[in-house]
Amino acid sequence: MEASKFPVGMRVLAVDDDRVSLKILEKQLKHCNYNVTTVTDAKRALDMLREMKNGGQFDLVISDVVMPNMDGFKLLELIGLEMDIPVIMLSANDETETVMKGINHGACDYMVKPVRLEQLRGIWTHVVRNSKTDPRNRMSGGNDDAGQKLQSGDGDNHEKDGAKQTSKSSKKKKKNVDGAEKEKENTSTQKKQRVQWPGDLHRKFVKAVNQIGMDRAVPKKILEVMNVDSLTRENIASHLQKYRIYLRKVSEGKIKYPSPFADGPKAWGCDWMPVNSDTDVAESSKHHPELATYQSAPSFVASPSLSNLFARMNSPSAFGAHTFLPTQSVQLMSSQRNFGIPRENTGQVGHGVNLSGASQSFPSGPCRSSFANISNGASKLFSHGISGSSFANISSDSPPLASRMRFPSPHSCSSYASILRGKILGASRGIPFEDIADDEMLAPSGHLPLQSPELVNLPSVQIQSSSAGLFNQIAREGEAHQFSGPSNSNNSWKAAVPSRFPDLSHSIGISEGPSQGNTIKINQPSRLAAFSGQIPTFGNVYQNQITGITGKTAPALSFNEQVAPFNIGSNTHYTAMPIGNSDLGSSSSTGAALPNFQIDNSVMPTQMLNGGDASGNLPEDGTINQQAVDDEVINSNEVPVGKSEVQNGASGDLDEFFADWVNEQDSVNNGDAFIGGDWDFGP
DNA sequence: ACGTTAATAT
DNA sequence: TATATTAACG
Repeated sequence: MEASKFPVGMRVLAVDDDRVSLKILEKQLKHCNYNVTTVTDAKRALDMLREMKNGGQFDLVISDVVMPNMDGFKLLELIGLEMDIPVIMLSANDETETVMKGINHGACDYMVKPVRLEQLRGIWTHVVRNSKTDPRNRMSGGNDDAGQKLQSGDGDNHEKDGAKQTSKSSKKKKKNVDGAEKEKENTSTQKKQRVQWPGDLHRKFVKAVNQIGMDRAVPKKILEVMNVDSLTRENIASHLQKYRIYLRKVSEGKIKYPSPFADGPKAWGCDWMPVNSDTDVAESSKHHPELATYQSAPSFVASPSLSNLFARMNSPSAFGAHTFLPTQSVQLMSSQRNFGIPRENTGQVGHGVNLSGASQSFPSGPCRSSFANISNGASKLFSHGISGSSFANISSDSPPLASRMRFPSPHSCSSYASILRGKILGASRGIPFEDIADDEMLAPSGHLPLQSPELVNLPSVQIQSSSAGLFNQIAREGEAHQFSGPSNSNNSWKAAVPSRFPDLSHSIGISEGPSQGNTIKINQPSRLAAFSGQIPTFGNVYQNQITGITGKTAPALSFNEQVAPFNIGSNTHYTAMPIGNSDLGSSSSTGAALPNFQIDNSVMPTQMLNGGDASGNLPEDGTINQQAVDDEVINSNEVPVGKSEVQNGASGDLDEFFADWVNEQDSVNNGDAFIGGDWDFGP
């Protein structure tokens, strides 16, 4: 294609499974003096586009919507994702909804069959319009465009557009009189790949910056030190810019502390530690031999994996994106209201690692290397609750590094577990984590089931509404007190608990609160909950433990929570980018397979027990022998599920699940709780 | 050419 | 909104 004759010879890829339509389209396009290539299969089309990506072989794609294998929308989506080629959708369907779908998916035009020649004459404007060098791209919003394009084929406008284009962009033109064509191709068919900065890459970056010294760290130098050839100086510069802003925010106190929840999966690599001193470990492991692992496996103590767990659970892709899905039950009984909530005078915190009898500390804050090269002032933010420094490479007048930190009160660290729980529950209702404010985690009625009742053929969840407020309070308070203390007993959180949370002093399982709900324990009253014992299992120990969490009978009360399936998958596959601290994490890498802690909803429907068919539908009449269900579970997994008591050794809250899970990993992986590499929630 | 910052895009 | 890319400037 010669630039001077544009749009003559513009290369168009026409996609339609109907050969006749395609032939007609081809003729029409050729009549417009375009250079036409035809394909009948969208996948083939995509392949061609990918092949040609670098050469910039096509200027525009016209695709039919209805096609076997891959429909036009999917093709459109993939093209939009990978390259920067304008796509025109073509369909016999002229319903506004379909048209809008096309436009919303990024089609630059939508043509209804049969297409008239005049319509095709103007399509070249999309190529011009699409050019990034075109200044108009920045001047006009996309909305009016869409409306305008719905009725395409208006020659006058296009003439004007073309004229404008040539008169503008003076600087570029001057530089590129001859190279104009090449540049145009590049911009129209080749999207610059966006560089991701997953945790390990970022840490590599930080490491490099530290090595060089923050004040002398400039992009080029960092690039050298990092020695990652896929990165450009510009990428580094960009990241450096972001990093500086981040550090500045921290030093100004605008970011209180790095939290996987606050920062999401892309957090700056923050790790969490379960113990604070060797003495504590030694002492506590007398009572809890399982904790010896923590002594001998410092890689766990500062393992990235646990924080990954938290961080990744925050990923919308892990949870939030899945709405209309079959549900399984999550039943909270009254004891579970003690999620991570310290109870007065027991010295026990509801975390999985229970160091009873010893002075305790729990994972609740950033450990070393969470920050690098941070300014002195920032450390003051952390003067509470951390004995050492959380900062690597901190400047001279800062306290020395400590690999462990101390939390003054054994009661100071409930927040993550409780928040995590709340978010899991919320997210499994289809609400992405980030959309769940901590104080509305278990909102009683605001956004109840997203699923339609028809789709919900599994037990529902029942949470005593009166406890929702308590959850909320705790979440809020827990977060606020994350780093509180040490302080005197009068104003410590511990001291504040009784008045704040009067319920907390109650014992597990005892009726409490305003209603008698807790004392009435029946299986779900709803017809939707006819199969209360029915918990899908997958022959997987983790899954069994999850059922321990989820399979309890709840007090019958006034509202239901329906929760999407929560499947802890096996280690067959994982998609992951390490987020953990590479220094600590990789040192223990053995190359062994990692557990894949994965939310895999797709497995659910086919794996249902007894009475579910392959698509997950339960029988219409809906009575299932509970004993049979139990037996089946017992037979296949040797684990009873679906009963109202504690199951499978996991006593039923998430913390204990985590702890058990860790222990399981210990034995599986030869004493190394978390091996290097990574794991992830999917899909 | 490089570093930086601001604007812009995703 | 967050984060990446690109333009622009010293």
